[in-house]
Amino acid sequence: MATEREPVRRTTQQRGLVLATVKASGVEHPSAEAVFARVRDMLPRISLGTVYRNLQCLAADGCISVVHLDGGAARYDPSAEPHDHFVCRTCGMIDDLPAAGSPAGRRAAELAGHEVTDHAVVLYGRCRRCRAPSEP
Amino acid sequence: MATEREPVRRTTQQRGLVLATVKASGVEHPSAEAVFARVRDMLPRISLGTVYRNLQCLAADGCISVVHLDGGAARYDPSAEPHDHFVCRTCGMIDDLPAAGSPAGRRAAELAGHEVTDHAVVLYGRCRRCRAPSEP
DNA sequence: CTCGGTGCAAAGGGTTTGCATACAT
DNA sequence: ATGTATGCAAACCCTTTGCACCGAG
Repeated sequence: MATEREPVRRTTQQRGLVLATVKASGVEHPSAEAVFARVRDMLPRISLGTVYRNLQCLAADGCISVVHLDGGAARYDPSAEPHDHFVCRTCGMIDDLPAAGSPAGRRAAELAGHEVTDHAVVLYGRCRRCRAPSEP
Repeated sequence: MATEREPVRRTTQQRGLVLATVKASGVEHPSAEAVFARVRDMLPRISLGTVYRNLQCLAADGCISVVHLDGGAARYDPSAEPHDHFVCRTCGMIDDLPAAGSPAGRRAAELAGHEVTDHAVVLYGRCRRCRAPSEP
């Protein structure tokens, strides 16, 4: 069978701004809506659908990464490197963790005969700031 | 302030069947829809909303656990013990892993001053069965 | 008798998609 | 000229919620 050629990417103003916005977001991990709001300040006619489409293809191209936390909205991360996250149960803050990898879990899966290609690790708890105010 | 009393749980046929269905599901990790379909065979008038409500309170009561994978539907797990999961990128099969815990990630978070109360680890790859057919 | 649970249906949040048009190549 | 990307709006999936009735305690 002929190899399916995937569509050639065009560099549009919209895609550039979406990428730049995520890249500039630091540790904030904005949702699609947040990216939309920010991009719209510079390009008032952009649509939410376009933001979603661009976030999706930027992630597929390995320019950014997507973080899914529980059931909520997806969050976008400027770093494409696999790494872990810490989520504060109190304020929702998402911190990046240096790739911890969970070698133990990976090994267990490999012993079961599975091939582990990647992983997502999310730790939950209370962040430093939320810990300070009260309670021991 | 007066301590808020939470509602007394009543044992209904619906809740019993939802619990029994999840408990009987083994390693399958059914979605709410799947539980609904199965329970409806025994109780044709049950509604999907009731299934969701019961899954939610059973999880809150620590009788079962919920697994969120990427953006899709939540999956329900008969085991309330914290443990990890392996998800096959090919067939979607979800395997339970003996709690691997990811001590490295946890330590990194704690070094940053966060208090880790729990975590979710999902490994992705191809399961043993999907690995067999072709490709090296 | 109480008040938590149910069925139903409608609404909700997040994301995707069909279509005609715009524009990068 | 070609066909990808866009804007718009409708559709989609999963889940929650309002309401009147039912039934466990």
